[in-house]
Amino acid sequence: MAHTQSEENYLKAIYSLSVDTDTPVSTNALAERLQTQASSVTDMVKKLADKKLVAYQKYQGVQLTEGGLHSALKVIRKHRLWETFLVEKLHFGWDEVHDMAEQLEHVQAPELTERLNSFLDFPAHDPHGDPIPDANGHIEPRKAPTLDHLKPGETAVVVGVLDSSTDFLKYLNAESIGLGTHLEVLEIISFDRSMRLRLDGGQGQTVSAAVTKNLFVKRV
Amino acid sequence: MAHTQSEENYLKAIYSLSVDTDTPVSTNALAERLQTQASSVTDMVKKLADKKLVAYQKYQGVQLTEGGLHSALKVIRKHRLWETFLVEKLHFGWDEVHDMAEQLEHVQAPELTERLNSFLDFPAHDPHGDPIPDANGHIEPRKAPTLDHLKPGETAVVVGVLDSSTDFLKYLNAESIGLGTHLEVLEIISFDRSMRLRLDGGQGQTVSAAVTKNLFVKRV
DNA sequence: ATTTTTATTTAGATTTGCCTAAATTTAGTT
DNA sequence: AACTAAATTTAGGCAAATCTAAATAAAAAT
Repeated sequence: MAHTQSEENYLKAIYSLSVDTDTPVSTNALAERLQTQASSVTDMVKKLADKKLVAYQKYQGVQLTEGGLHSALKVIRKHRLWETFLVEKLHFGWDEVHDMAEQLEHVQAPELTERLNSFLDFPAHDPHGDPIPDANGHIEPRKAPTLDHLKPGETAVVVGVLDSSTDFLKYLNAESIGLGTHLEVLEIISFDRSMRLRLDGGQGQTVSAAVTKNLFVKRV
Repeated sequence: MAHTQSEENYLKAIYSLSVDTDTPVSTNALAERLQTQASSVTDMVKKLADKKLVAYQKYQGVQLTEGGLHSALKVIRKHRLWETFLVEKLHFGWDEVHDMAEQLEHVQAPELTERLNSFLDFPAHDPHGDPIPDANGHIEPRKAPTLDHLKPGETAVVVGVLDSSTDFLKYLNAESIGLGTHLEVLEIISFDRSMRLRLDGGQGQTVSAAVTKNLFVKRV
């Protein structure tokens, strides 16, 4: 029933690479994500297939089974709860918590997870706006659009980030953009799809399309 | 500089088996403590010796070097801080936290340890009364006597347990004995060194010598 | 001072997770 | 349709941490 840390990392990676598209994940995509060799991926994927955690056909990529999905969501739940703990209780920045949560998520103690959840007051989202699966592995689908879908004149609040790499988060910190930041779309530059924004009622500033495509917003 | 979880477990075990006596730890004692085979211990001990974490002479047992001691105390610090977190913040019982802390102690993130320490208000002792080493690996030597050193008529407060096995802690729970419990020695039965005690001003009750030898107390 | 028992080490295997290099399959291109 | 390029798998190996069984050293007992 319990999986190794490595198995858990593969399950998580397969989940995040397929959650949007629902198509099989390629060996190379997994290797790239996990910073390992394709041959290592093949080995592990076979092992996961033996355990019925993934459906795997040679050369055809890999998909989570129901059991594998459930296991992946349990790890993701722990990861996001720990991130919430680190930010809310220990006052780390949202750009500092990923690697620590990556370790903490592998702790095997279901009661700990539930107590942590209660200690944190049953958070629905982690510090990056990602939904936290419940104890049964149910996860709220994300319905918020990304900023690039807004039109000039629309106003919205930042509710999440698609890319939660340290680099992007640090950039957002520097631009004073975070969850809850209020913004108004002033103009879209058609040449490169960059956007001029007014943030929290302040001065206008421009962000690239790479930014607008990675910010989830809620229209207000 | 960083060690594997297995290495850390060996260092901790060597520490706890030698802290009182300051004599070399035998291969069999380590095997017994770590629930493994003596041959596995020999292998690992050689590896630790190569890394200069222990002094090892074939057939002569093993002792921590200065570096090994420092590493061991860093792990013990984390273990005891996490136990404190689990009891103080998540309201686990002192008999429930060992296995969870055993996992959490291996998380590598010095800043996390320090933030946790601050979040917990810089505790000096863990939930079993064990002193928590500081960030430099300095640990306050335990000076409290065990209960079996008291004479009839003396009164004291429980400040720690020598044996912190789940079984012993559960027994103490059942007898309503915990850190801070006030007691008076009514009588020592010379036959088996068991003791009749008055606890927190209540009725008298008897505890065996196995108990009195495993409770640290402070005379009041 | 031998002998026996116990403790410890060595030798050889196993499992997990990874690697490199070579082979094979699929996909893309002429 | 054949061929090249890219992706994937296989084959063989390695390091960590463990094991069992056999050999050796130390300690205890006669």
